[in-house]
Amino acid sequence: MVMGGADLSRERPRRRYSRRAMSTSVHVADLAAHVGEEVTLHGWLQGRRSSGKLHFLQLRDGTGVVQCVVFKGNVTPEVFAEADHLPQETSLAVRGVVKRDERSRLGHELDVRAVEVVARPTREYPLGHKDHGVAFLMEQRHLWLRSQRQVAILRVRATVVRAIREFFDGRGFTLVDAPILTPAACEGTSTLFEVPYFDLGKAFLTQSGQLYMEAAAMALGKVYCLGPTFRAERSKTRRHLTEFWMVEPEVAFLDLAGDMELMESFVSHVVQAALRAHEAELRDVLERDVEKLRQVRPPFPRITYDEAVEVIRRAGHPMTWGDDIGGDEETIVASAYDRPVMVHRYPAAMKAFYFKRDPADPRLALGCDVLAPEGYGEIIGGGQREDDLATLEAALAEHRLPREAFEWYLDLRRYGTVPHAGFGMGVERCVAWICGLHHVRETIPFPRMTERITP
RNA sequence: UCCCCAGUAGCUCAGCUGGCAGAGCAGGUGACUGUUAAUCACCGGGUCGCAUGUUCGAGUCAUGCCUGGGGAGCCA
Repeated sequence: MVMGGADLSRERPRRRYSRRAMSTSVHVADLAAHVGEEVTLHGWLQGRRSSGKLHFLQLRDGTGVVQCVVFKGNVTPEVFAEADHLPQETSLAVRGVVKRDERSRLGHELDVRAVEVVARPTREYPLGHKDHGVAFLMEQRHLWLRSQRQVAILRVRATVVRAIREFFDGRGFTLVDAPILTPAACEGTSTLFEVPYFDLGKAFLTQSGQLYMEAAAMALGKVYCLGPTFRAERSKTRRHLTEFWMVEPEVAFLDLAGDMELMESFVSHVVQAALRAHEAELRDVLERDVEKLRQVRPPFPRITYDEAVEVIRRAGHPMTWGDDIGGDEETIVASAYDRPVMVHRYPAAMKAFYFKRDPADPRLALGCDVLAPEGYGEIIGGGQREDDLATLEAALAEHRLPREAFEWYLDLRRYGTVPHAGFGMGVERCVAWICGLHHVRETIPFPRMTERITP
């Protein structure tokens, strides 16, 4: 793709430093193929240093950063003088000869012949090259995205989403989009965002597409959805957002064991795809220990909830059967392994109404969570669904859920019910883990949190 | 909803037992032909989050409020 700046500048009246018509427009990432040639780069001035007869311009174009060397003898006096006073984030077209240079981190740099200013900043750029606090960076999120680190994260995120689609599309799954406006909660109404909905009263922003995927699985067999999800919980932790993306596959005629195999091959596919595409960025920009990611291959360890409780107790952490595995407990369990651990068969009382009970022990639900290593916690939750009509009706009543809202869902058990299972994975938690980030807010371009909705 | 912490220059922070508002970076001017967060010299830059109170005197102490950060619960 030719960048917009190139086309724009072509339409402009000729400026003082007009480009030579023969100079090729290229991207920083492709410079190695143009050594010795005269080319034009379009980008933004990330930084500048001067040393008498030399100015060093760091130019970022979205594909990389290259140092452009402006030598006094190679350009007009006007260009040389202006190059010393260009503010950070000036948008530029720079023409010059690509030269190999050992002193450059890229291995080559641009020997500048002409500099054309596309636009000068009208104010001083707020983000310097020194440290900034989190609050300030979040306020400047629209500009923070330009940093090398944020660019790397967004690229990994894009690859993760592509890998998710590749995985399911390549296995006969059909993409089915779940609605975002829904009439009721999956598990009660306390955690949902409300929106007014014409004469029908209130609607809610979806908390999960799962129930709809169950309906779609009865039509198409293997389905998945991938879209935004909303939780109105006042969660203030590094693992929570109020708006996040979730992928939710659902498969007819699948039991818990099959579901767990699907989770395992899915997670390793996504991690390996991200590693293959971004190993250098993960290691050099994000300082991720890529060897830990390389280990993320099947088989993942499988332990029951009962065994997890034992592991936690042996680690000296008091816990009674029936308690949820919280953040600290997750870390204890996950740190016992070098790859994600699958914890299955939780007490039914702490799980949602739609989980199928374990026929071997009715106290247990046929659910499974995948805990990422290195303290990243739960990235997947899922399991086998209750397929028996009477049992599901009883579960609805136990959870005090409004029966009418779930009549359509009960229909799925009235007309040709089958064993089925699925799961949901949080895209941001997965990306945070792969990138080795402290907080999920960096994994989404414009995070939505309880105390922040701008920019 | 609960617990903890912070708010001082554009940014990151220091400011002791209450006594003239500070530094680094960024910005401006200049020097330097290889800088990598360049260096060096000089210059400009303040509603100390807001309000009330205590005091001869408050950035500093007290109370309330606001804004943000970290964590818990809940979850992905």
